Amino acid sequence: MSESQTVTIGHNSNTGGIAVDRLRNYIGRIERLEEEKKALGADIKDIYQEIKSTGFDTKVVRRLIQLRKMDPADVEEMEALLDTYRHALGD
Amino acid sequence: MSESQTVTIGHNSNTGGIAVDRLRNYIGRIERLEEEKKALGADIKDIYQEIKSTGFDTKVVRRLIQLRKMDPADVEEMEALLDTYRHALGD
Amino acid sequence: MSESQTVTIGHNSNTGGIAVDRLRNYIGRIERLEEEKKALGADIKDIYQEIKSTGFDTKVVRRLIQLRKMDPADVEEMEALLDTYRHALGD
Amino acid sequence: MSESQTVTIGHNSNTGGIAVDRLRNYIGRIERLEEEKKALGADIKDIYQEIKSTGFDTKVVRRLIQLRKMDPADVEEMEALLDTYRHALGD
DNA sequence: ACACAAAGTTCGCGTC
DNA sequence: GACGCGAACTTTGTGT
Repeated sequence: MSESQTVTIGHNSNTGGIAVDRLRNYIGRIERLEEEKKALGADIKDIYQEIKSTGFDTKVVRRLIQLRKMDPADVEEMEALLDTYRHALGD
Repeated sequence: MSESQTVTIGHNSNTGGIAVDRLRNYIGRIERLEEEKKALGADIKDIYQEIKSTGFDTKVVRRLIQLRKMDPADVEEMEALLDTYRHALGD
Repeated sequence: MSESQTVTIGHNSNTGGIAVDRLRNYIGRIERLEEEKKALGADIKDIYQEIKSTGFDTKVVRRLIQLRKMDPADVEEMEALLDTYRHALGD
Repeated sequence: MSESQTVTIGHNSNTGGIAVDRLRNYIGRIERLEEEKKALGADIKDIYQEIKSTGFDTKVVRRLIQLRKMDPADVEEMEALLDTYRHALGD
């Protein structure tokens, strides 16, 4: 109420010419989303711990997941190029 | 089937001595969580766009949110120290 | 010098249609630059350790340095805006 | 030594109980080192641009350089593991 | 294991 | 409209 009223006055509301309610709304939403995001990050981390304790190499698993996100053709090409360069350099 | 059988053999399953099902399970969970995380990131980005189009300075809003995450006492102390240093340096 | 010589020798100058010498040159330069960069990073870190042991708050010093990089007018504006938003929100 | 002396000497040596000169010294050194570091970063970026314009794939070159930093045995092991996992998963 | 620092990747912006 | 530039976010590595 009070918000939408004041908004119509200018394009902003009250305190110091700031659309406070709107800002507060934005911030609240962002903070909530960030919390959820953080929680997901923690979950992922937990799974990696579990992976590690199962004896898998987490670094390799991370790369594996990365590769799965990419177009297989691109992966193929990248790896071929890498081999080419390495052999060319003698590495 | 074949997987759970082989699992019981050692602590790993079949292909090349790898607990494939377990790995597959981990990866699936991670990929799903990462997707959700990504979606939240997109939501947050959208809100910042809205914030910007409302005339707020997103950079400042980001800092504001950062500060709100911190203990007010710590914020106070940090800012006081910063002022002290700045004045001492003549900045 | 030594590199351009190897081009004429020939066993590695053009493996699989790749300008190997050129690539080798690029890589060598990059690796060297990265080493120098890393060394500078270590130096900086050392100074921060010293700062810490002198009793300064390194986090605050970092922010101070950040602020010094910015245009003073922008800093001023940012801080003014931040205050405005904070007061508006009651923070 | 010299520092605690300067505290008593001068006009800016000890503002508000702060070892200003010392702080100023630290900051100056850090800022200078950071500039050099930044310059190196720019140099590296230039080389990558050159690499790109020569027709090499910069992403692959970056990875190549990364691999060269690692112990060859570790690289070997990582790649072997990656293959194992991929085949196990059918990827 | 946590926090800090570095690197890589992505996105928005100004330019041409 | 694309391209390069710069900043921001994310992720990876490291030292405590």
